[in-house]
Amino acid sequence: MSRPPLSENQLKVYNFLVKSLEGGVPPSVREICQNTGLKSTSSVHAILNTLEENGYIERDPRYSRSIRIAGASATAQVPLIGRVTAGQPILAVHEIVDYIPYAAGSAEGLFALRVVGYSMRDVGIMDGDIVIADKDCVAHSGDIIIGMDGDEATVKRLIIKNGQVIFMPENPDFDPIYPENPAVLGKVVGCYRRY
Amino acid sequence: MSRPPLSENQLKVYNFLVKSLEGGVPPSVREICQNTGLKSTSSVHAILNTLEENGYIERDPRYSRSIRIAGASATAQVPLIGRVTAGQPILAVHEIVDYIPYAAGSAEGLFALRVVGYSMRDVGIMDGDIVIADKDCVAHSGDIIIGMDGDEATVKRLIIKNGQVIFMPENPDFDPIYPENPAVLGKVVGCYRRY
DNA sequence: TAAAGTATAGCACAAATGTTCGATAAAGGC
DNA sequence: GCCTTTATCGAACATTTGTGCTATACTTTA
Repeated sequence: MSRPPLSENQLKVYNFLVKSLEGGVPPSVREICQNTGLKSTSSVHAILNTLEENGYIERDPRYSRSIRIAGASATAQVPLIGRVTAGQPILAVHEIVDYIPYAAGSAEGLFALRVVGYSMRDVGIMDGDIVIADKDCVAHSGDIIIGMDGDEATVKRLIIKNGQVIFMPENPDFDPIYPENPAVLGKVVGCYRRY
Repeated sequence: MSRPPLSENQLKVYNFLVKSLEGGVPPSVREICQNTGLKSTSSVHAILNTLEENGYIERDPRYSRSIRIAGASATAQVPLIGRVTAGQPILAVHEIVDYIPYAAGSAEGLFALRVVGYSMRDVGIMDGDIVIADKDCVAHSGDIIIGMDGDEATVKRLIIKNGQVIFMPENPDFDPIYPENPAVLGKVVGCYRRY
């Protein structure tokens, strides 16, 4: 993406937009005026047009305050589930510990779990990581999934071989699991770690 | 957090708000009308007041469209830098390729880079992962950092031993780097992966 | 220096938006 | 039944907001 560089005032406006949108509410033209030192709404208006033409922002002329940073992906808040109870629906509201931001159009069907242990070390899923999974996504052999092993949720690679379901770890120190009643809670679509 | 349950229309409005805010722009009262079947702006207005009193949403009376979902963690949009040029400031706007959602109050000083190669495999940072770094954070020996090796940005563990700076990989297949002019762009604070 | 182009300011206006007021309908208690 | 409470509607109003117009200051070019 090669976009023309920004002038001083264009950059001021752009930076204020980024800061404002973090708060959740896009600013109005006059708020931009106050926060950038520009004294005329038409100045801001001209700058916004330039920013839009050059692909820095996106607007919807039908609505007011409808400014978005171009390329900024829509962010869904994915619920982090504290404890997975066998037999209970995953997305029980009272088990939601926190929300994890995730770049997706909608959080529908998505949930997050904290990983315990190093059984998936070799694909870069470490102890303490948070995995994001889609419960509505059909899992195929080879996908990384969240499965139920007894009454414990576990992250493994799903292998289906001759009709036999295997939860395969990605770490030679761990043994494959041959679940008796295999249940797949969701397909892992993302992994998230904080230092 | 024990909040009173929602009536049918209150839930309709709340669900539409959640859906709208994922798109980035809070809706106006009249947009809520159209999408919930409510026929009067004052009906919506009353429902919004109730939702706010009961702690479901937050509003700023000074601005229009300033509705936010209460409790949704503040999400910063961290710029993903396409190419790091030696000597240039990191956060040059025209090098921003994308934005990564990250749970933080502000994206100030934060930037994201795509990882190339497996030199940090053993700490779970894989090829294609996106690391999030803080350029204003003071890095100590032992931290994972983004350093400049010649004119290439690289993710490594920072080791300072007897005054000698070492960029240490976390993979026995790679050799430590002893940079001549060590430069640390930022301390890695997060890692993000999509499948 | 003069001309041309660009950025900004100042103002005006129509549309969008939040809010208020009174009227009507529905629900519940006596 | 009647009264009270609540929810919704319809319309009106003041403010906010986006946009267009012209004028002025500044920069660039010849």
